[in-house]
Order: sequence, then structure tokens, then C-alpha cells
Amino acid sequence: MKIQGAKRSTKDVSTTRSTTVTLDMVAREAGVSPATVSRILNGTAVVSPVRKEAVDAAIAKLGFVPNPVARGLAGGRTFSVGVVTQTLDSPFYGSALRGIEEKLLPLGYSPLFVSGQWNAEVEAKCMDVLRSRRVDGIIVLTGRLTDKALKNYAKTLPIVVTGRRLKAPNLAALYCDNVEGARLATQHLIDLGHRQIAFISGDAQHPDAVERFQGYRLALDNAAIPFDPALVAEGGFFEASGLQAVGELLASKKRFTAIFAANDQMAIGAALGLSRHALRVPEDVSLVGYDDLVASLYSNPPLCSVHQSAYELGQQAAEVLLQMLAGEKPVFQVPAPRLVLRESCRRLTR
Amino acid sequence: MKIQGAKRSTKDVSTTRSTTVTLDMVAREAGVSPATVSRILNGTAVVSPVRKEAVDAAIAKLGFVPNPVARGLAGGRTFSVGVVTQTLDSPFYGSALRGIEEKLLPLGYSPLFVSGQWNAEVEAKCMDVLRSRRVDGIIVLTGRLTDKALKNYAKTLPIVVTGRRLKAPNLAALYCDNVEGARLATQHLIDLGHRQIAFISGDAQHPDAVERFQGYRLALDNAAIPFDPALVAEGGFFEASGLQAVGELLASKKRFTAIFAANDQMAIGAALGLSRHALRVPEDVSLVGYDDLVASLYSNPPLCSVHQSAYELGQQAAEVLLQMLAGEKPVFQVPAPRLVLRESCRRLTR
DNA sequence: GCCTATAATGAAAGCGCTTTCACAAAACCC
DNA sequence: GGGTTTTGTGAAAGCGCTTTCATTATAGGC
Repeated sequence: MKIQGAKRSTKDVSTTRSTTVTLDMVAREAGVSPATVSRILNGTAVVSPVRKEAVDAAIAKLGFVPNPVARGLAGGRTFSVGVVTQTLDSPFYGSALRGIEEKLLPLGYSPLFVSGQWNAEVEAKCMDVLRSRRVDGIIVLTGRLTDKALKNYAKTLPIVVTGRRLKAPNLAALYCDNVEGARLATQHLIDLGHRQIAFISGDAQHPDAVERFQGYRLALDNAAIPFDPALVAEGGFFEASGLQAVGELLASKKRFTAIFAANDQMAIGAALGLSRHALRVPEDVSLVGYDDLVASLYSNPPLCSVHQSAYELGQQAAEVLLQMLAGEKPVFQVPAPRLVLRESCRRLTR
Repeated sequence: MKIQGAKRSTKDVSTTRSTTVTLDMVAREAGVSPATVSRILNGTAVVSPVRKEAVDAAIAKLGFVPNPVARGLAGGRTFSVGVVTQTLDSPFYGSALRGIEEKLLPLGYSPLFVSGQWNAEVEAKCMDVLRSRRVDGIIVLTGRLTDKALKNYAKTLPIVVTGRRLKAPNLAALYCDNVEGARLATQHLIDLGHRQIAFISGDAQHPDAVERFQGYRLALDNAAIPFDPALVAEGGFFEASGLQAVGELLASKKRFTAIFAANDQMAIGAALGLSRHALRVPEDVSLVGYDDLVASLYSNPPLCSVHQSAYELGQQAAEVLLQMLAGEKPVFQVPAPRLVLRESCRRLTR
């Protein structure tokens, strides 16, 4: 029932040849055993230069491309790695995916993306799909799984996880210092003379949200500014929640001169909310976000934000996993967050 | 060298059992031949209810999950479908990917995303990767490949392509009416009294860009407004190019009261450009975009745009492919574009 | 009731590759 | 120079599943 190698006649100049050429054919062409070809392909044993040359020639001549499916079945390695993200259209994680893909592809690995929908259960299902697909390793972008669950997965597969501080065999955690990033942002507002700084938090379930809140409080403490719970509005990491949070903040009649939002999406929603109330950024309210999305650079006014390159993080995660797959002990160093100054903040001159 | 079934002792309550249970084990447990189990799994033949029950019970008891890799090798079907996008972090295509994933997963299919980087050559390589991975079908999101190349691929694999008008065996094209969408947008501006309407085009290589330009001209023609090439600035579908285009437009000293940008990203860039020149939207210049991204809803002011749901498009593409894989003749109907009115346009009162 | 068509099942041969295992040839030792 | 390693190679057994093909049990025909 295969449709595979149909066309072959009329000089097939297209990018691909149609008759599937197998390793056996290469072996026959080169006058060696299939085992030898395999060994050359995988570099699993020393092969005499003579045969190696013959095989290489045969591969080139026949245009042989090893079948990853067969390799997967026979060798247990599928040359694919699973990537668990939250949703494919997240502006933040999207760049991470791009970074991952970019590092994986050149080495013959294919990423298999699945999204957990911000839901631990769905995420667990994702992990199962990935394992049933026999991926060689998994990259988890933060996620909602418990540390324990992750450690458990790491028993059977190398795992790289971002946004966590975690130590376990066969597992690498790329921790981003959210506390420090948030402290930086808040400190900046304080430096500009702000005292009443509102905070729009992220989903409290999310570790990032918790840490960014900590950073906010840390900066306040350092400056001996008393923490005021009335200045905190809970958001959910999306634009809509930023908009709503501003509404609540404003409704509370509590005065504030600046807002720090736990991510850019909420900051952008907040900006809209402010303008809906005829408040201008930064004249009336200064605004800082987190993540430094492309969109923030083009928001009106361009948004001041904590930069933390998802793209680079993705690249690094992929590289670390690759190292682990190669049996090396991974070495890595997540770049520290840094504040990007743009036009959404102003110095308070009383 | 497999690490597979390691842990098994200490009551493994985690989500997954570790010893790989195979079809053969199920067969033995149910007292039937592997062939029968396979037949039940695939519904490829009638099996007596007695045995079916026994097998189902065995599957449940053992928690058997078929190995897609083995199925791929033996049956030629991998239950995976390739998806060619341009970049994983595109706000527009991102939603399409989400739609695709959502439709595929419940049916046991896994999407394999690869990005063509707006480059025909890279895209061709993507197609090769997908074919070497033995995907069962491919969804191409517009892309840069020639129609001919696509038809050629369709000879060996079912293909669904979006954004094209194309007819070929084993290939379904989900055409979105860009001309009409662009006409709608331009017409709206005309209806509001605008005569000098600038156009920021997309990358001329991209069919969408060409068609949206056609729609712009069509609306002008219909209203008997002479087309003025000086009002057209070439962009590249990204924010930066919108910003730059506005700069050029303004530098040309040509008067205009409205801008229609061929996509939202450029419109957002344009908005920033306008504000840089102390021009307000919509008071000084009305602005319309295309795609209706989430970001547009939250831009300042919220952007008027042509809605064309990438998410639904993705869903539909996946469904069509699924139908094709099931051997059915796909029926589909791409929803027409429609204008979404927001706050970036104003009526011209002279 | 005997013979042929039909339905349900199992045995076994792969799918394209990897990987033991065994073996011959070349290298080393004292 | 006989014996022991080392090295390069091939034969063959799978990996976990699907799918002919042959086979047996069942229904249908007169």
C-alpha cells in the first residue's frame, strides 16, 4: 500500500529522487557488508580507509539518506528531541523554539514541539507522547510539571529544563534569575524617584511570577519603601489581564506613579488600559515590562523592559541537550537579565 | 545501549510505566497472534468480538501503547505530518501552528514543524527533511516554493498548502482572498473620505503581498481615484520595515491622510514612525493593517485590520489533510476576510 | 449431506537499520 | 617463530510492528 517510489522514469530533476535507496544498496554498490556501512555512518568502529572511500562514493552516487525511522527502531535513537512549550503562538516562547530549531537541525536532529497549554495534566500527556515517539531527549520550557516528576522523567531520558533551579542526574536546569531581573526593573523606577510603584503579577501558579514578585519586593525593601498589597494586581501573563489589572488598580483609588508588569504582554495591556483612562505613558505613569519582546520595541511608546533573550535561551537549551546526548557533561551559563531603557519611564520631579 | 526499561521496582506510581510493553506481549496475554492485535489496532480486518474483547482487556491491563516508530517502519505510516512554516516565532503563522496542532493531536498524529526562513532553498531542504522522516503528509503555510515543485511533491505525498490557488491531484490549496481583503480595507478608508491613501506593501516576492497590492489598486480604481506610485512604499512584512516606510513616505513630501499596510506588523511599525514625526493616529493619519493579530487589538490606538484567522486556517488545513489521509475527498471553504473596525481610523471632514 | 464460497485467524516474511558475535588477518610479545 | 592480542569485517539476529499468504472453521448452494 505504499506510494513511495512511484515516479522514476522521465528524468527526475526535482530536488529528490523517488526510489528509496537503502543502506543495503549502498553496501552492495560499495562491495561491503551492510554492517560496515552502518559503522561508517555512525562512526562506531574503525573502518579501513579503502572501504570508507568506497562507501562514501557509493553514498554520493546513490544519494543515500539514512532512514531515521529505521534507525530509531534498530538503534533506539531517533535523532529527534521533544520540546515542551506552553503554546505555539507565544511571542516569548516562540523565539525560544526558533533558537532550539536552529541549533538542532544542522546536527540532523529534528525538534518535536508539543504544547502543554499551561496545564500540568496536558503537559504530562505531552511528555508521554514524546516518549512514545521515542525522542532522544526532551527540552521543557519552564512548564507546570513538578520538579519531582521531571526528575523522574530524567531517569529514562536526558532532560533540559529552563526557568528552574534544579539538580538531578541526567537533567540540566537553565535557571534565569527572575528575582534579579525584577529587582532591576523596580530599582530603576525607584532610582527615577518613584515611590508608589504598582505591580501587575503573573499567574501565581507560575514560578516566574512568584520570583518576579520577590524581586519587586526585594527592591522595595532595599529602598526602605513599605510594601503595599493594594498596589499589587494579579494578572495572568496575557494582554487582557494587564488591561484588567490597570482597571482594578485605578478603581482602588490608590495613587501610583509607575507600574511594573511581570511581563511585556501585560505591560502592553496595561498601556492600553492607561490610555483608556486618559493617562499618558510616561507623563502620568511610568511603565516597565519583562521579556523584551519585539512587540515592546514597537509599542507606543516603546516599552522599557527586562531583557532576557528567549531566543538565546532556546539555543542554549538545545546545545546543552546536544552535549548530554553526546555523553558530555554539559557546561553552561545563563546570561544575566538586563534592563533595556526605552521611552516608557520618566524621572519624577516633584 | 538502551536506557529504556530501567526502573520498575519501587512502586512506580508516576504517569508512565517503564518496561516497554510490546504488541507481542499483548498478543500473548490475550492468547491471540500478533497479527490479530495489529488488525484490531488498525481496524484492518474483522475480528471476532470474543478476541477483540480479550485484546482490549490485555491492552488496558498492560497499558500498551503502540510504538509509532515501529509502525512507521513496518506500515509505511508514521502518524506524523510535516508542517512548513516560515519562522516559529511569527505572530501570524504561530496561531496557524496552534490550530494545526490542536486538530492533529487528538487523532494520534504529531506535527513536525520546520521553518523555511522565507527562503525557497531552505524550504526545499525542509521538505526533504520531512520526507526523510517519512511524514504521512505535509502542510505548507504559503511558502516560497514554486507551484510546480509543490505539485511534484504531491506525487508522492498528500499536500495541503495555504494562500494559493492551485489545483492538482493529491493536493489541496486553501486560498485566502487577499485581493478582496485588501480591497475591503482600502474601500473603508475611501468611504471615510480619504483620497490620499498610502500603501506599505509587503515583500514583493510573496504572493500575499502582490495580491494585497492588487486589492488596494482595485479599490482605488473602483472609486476612480488615480493610483499614485509615490504613495507606495515597499516593506518587508516586519515592524522595522513599516517604521522605515513611513520615514520614506514622509520624506517624499507627498501628502497622505491614511495608510494601509499590507500586514499588522508593518502597521505597528508605521504607527511608531508616525508618532516619531509627531503625527497622531487617527487624528492626523488613519491606519489600517492586515491579519488582525492579537497585538493589534492592544496597540495604541487599537488597530483597524483585516481579519483572517490564521488559527482557523491552521485548523482547517489540518482537517483537510486528515481527510486526505483517510482517503476521503476533502471538502472545504476558507472563510472570507472581513474588516475589523477599531480606533485607528477617522472620518475625514474637510 | 457433499462441494464450494466466505470469514476469521496464525505463521512468517519483511520494513531499513544497528549490533552482537565470530572469525580471519595482521599486529604484537618473549 | 609459536602464541596471544589487536583490528577490521561479515553473517545474522533482532528492534516492534504490518501484511501477505495459507489455513482452518463456518456459511451457503443444490
